[in-house]
Parts: sequence; structure tokens; C-alpha cells
Amino acid sequence: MNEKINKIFSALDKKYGWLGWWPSTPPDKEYPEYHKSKNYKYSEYEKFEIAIGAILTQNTAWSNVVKALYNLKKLKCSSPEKMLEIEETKILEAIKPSGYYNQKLKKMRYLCEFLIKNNWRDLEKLDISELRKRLLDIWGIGKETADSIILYVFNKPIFVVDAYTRRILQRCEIIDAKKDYDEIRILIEKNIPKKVNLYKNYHAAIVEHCKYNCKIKPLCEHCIIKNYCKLN
DNA sequence: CGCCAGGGCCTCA
DNA sequence: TGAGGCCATGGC
Repeated sequence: MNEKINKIFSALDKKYGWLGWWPSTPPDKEYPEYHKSKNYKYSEYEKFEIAIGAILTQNTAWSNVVKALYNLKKLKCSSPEKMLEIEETKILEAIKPSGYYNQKLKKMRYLCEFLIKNNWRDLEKLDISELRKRLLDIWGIGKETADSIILYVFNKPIFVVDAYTRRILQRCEIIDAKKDYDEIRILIEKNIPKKVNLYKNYHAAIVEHCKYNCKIKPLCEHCIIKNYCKLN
């Protein structure tokens, strides 16, 4: 067991509190927002929006994704079926702020086709590894995107490993520079309690911490995990 | 202005 | 199987 992992993550979790991930746009709102309730129930649209958002945020600042999601909602792009009906040029224009828009258009279309062939109820019944396999078969959905969808849309416990997670674990000397995605994921999952809301908020807290403190050029002064970090 | 952002695919050894 | 190139916008 690696006690450090849970100590570090739970310290971040405690500092930032419940962050209400994944942000989504409630029926009566225009922009995605974070959710105060720990058992907030996503509407069908919000589930779709999260899956789309997971693609749109690939290597992209969330603030740019918000613009794209706002535009898509205005376009009444409210379901996979609708998205496939809408003209591609309009979708392209809508998602332009999120960058890589040609690739992302194609990725979203493949995802839509998948979601039309497989409805939520059937997918929910699958175990995590089968669901993951199916998602990874979709062009444009890699491990992090698949795991984000599994955790935040399907509410199943799988830990999302992103560039920020790697950065923190590297700086805390828990992993070395190049370690395989699934090795890191399993290492983390072995060392923290297997609870969906914990997985969600640990990941959210990692992102939050890296956005404002553990940046590439780190701001270490008020960092609460500096005692674990080789930079200090 | 250059750097960076909640990755993934393709190519080529 | 891994490293490197490519995709692209907007905030700082």
C-alpha cells in the first residue's frame, strides 16, 4: 500500500471541499454549472452534455468548452439524434471556441452514433470493463475521456487520470515521468476507498489544485501538500 | 508576444 | 510500444 497517495488526495479533497463535478447545464439554465448536491441527478440532456464535454475539453481549457456548450444548447443540440440532424457547418461554428474543431466534430458524431445504437439503460447494466471497452472502440475516445464518461455519466467507480494527476504524482515522487495510464489508475484505485463521490471529488480537487497552484510554473507558497513534494 | 489548456490519433521506427 | 507531430482556440 502507498499511504502517501490517499494522504495527498484527501488533503486536497478537504481543502477544496465538494466541487460538484462534472459541471452541466440544468434545464432552466444556459451555462454549465457545478452542483452543490452530492447526489444531483443529471437529466438526459445533461448526461449527453457531459459526454460531449469530455470530448470538447480534450487538451483544452474548460472556459473555452463552456462557450461551445452554450452555443450547442442554443442550437437546440439536445440529443445524439438532434446533433446528427443539425448541419455540420453549424456545429463547427458552435464548437469553434473549444479548438481542434474538425477533429472534435468527427469525434462527437461517432459518439452520437454509438449512443443511438446503445441506449443509456442498456449501457448502465454493463460492468465497468465492458463499458470501457465499448467506449474505447469509439474513434476519438481514449482512456481519459472514457473514464470521465464512466465516472461522471454512469456513476461507476473508475479513477480518471489526467495530465494534472500525473504532474502531482510525479512531483510527489510517487511515479516517474513515463508510466502507463492504466498503471497509474490502478495504483490510485488500490490506495483509496472505492467510492464514486470520492473518485469524483479527488479528481476535481486535483484539477483545481493544478489550475491555481501546481501549475507548470508552480506557486508553492500556500500549497498544502508541499511536504510531500520534491519541489520543496 | 509565447505559453498553456481537464487528449487522442497517426506514423514510423 | 514509444516518441514525435499534428490538431486550434482563447486567456493570461
